[in-house]
Amino acid sequence: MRKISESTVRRLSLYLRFLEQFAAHGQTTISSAELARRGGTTSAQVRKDLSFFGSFGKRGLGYSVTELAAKIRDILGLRRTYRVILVGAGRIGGALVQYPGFRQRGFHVTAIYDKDPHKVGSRWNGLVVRDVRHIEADLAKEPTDIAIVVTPAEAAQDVVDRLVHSGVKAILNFAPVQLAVPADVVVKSVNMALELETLSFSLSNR
Amino acid sequence: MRKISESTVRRLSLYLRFLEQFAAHGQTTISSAELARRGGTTSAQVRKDLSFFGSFGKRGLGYSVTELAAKIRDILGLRRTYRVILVGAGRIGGALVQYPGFRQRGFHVTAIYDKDPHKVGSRWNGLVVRDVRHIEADLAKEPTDIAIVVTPAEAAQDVVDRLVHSGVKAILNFAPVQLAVPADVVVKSVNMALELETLSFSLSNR
DNA sequence: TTCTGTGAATAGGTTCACAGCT
DNA sequence: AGCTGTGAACCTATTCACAGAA
Repeated sequence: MRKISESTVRRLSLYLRFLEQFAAHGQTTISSAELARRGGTTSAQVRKDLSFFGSFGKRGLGYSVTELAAKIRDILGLRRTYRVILVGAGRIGGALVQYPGFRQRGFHVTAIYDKDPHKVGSRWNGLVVRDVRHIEADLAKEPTDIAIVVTPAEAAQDVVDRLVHSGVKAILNFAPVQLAVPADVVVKSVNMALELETLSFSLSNR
Repeated sequence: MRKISESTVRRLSLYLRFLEQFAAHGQTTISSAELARRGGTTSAQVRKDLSFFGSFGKRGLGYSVTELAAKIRDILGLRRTYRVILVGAGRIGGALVQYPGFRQRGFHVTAIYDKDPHKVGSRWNGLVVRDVRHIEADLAKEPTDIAIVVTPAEAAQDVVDRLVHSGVKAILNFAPVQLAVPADVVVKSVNMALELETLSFSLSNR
């Protein structure tokens, strides 16, 4: 497949949310202009984003809400569910396990790991926190698609090495470090402090 | 000032982190190549990013770690501290208040608000949760720089309207909605489910 | 010699504008 | 007539490559 830009993928995720809302309101068809308005972009952008994957609309009419939603789910790989494990049973980890947005979209947290013996064994949202030492053995039995890393910065690279070694191919990283992984593993890093810094930059440059 | 791209700002934040680490290790000078290696980019990119703001290095030598760090703090507006309020005393809110990365960088959470009477009055990390109704009056007395919105999707736009009306100029939004704000207010949205979807996209397109 | 700073070249992403279905 | 799909034009960001300072 032709290389798709990250921004296109992010916009597709947004469009999908809007389509779901339109569907919930019983709307059956939608124009690129309307999707654009909701997403803060242009109709040409919407059409271009979709055009990378095919042509899903009807000229003069627009798009079928449910068909386009199904198509985007397809594109984003959301036709299946994903097993997700969480490494790090801290505050952020706790918030993420409970986050309803994950399960709604088919991301199932199936295990939580921590290094701290005080946390190991406790129940978190129905899951027993396991010792990180079990990662390799557990994943050998039950492979996982995605790992969310919520450890302190110092521990993250080590954890990631073990995850990669156990066959994990996608990592969502909340630790404030740049992670090194092989080319076939994809990492997305989210850094809260960095987001605030883009705001402070905007505030001080006006 | 010439328009600076978001990606440049994000990279500057990263460079700053690395510089702080280098400083902590007692390293006094650093080359653009070394910064690039750490940040997963190229030395030309590092130099170009910096060049928008001035020339801070010495040819043949590199950059003074502490001087460059100071300069980037300056650029990002981190020479001062920021008052931050949090709206929504839920799981994610709780995680954020405790997040050490914020305070370390001068972002001080000074108040937490919630609509739920059961949460109002409870203590969160030393702060008493206040009723959202007090936002206007509180901000009139003590203006705030940044607001973090962690409400459910339905409540977010309403909260944001009140924040904007109370003079807040920067918003970090965790609610899964597109927010409408006047042109002089800057919004950064973070959406966890969307991040996972970029991963599922990568997983299903290889 | 080493490494920065920066114009020039290239690549990538967005917008324009219009032909072509419905 | 209305709205999509898409090459072409445009604009922005990244990379190249080299002159120039230490």
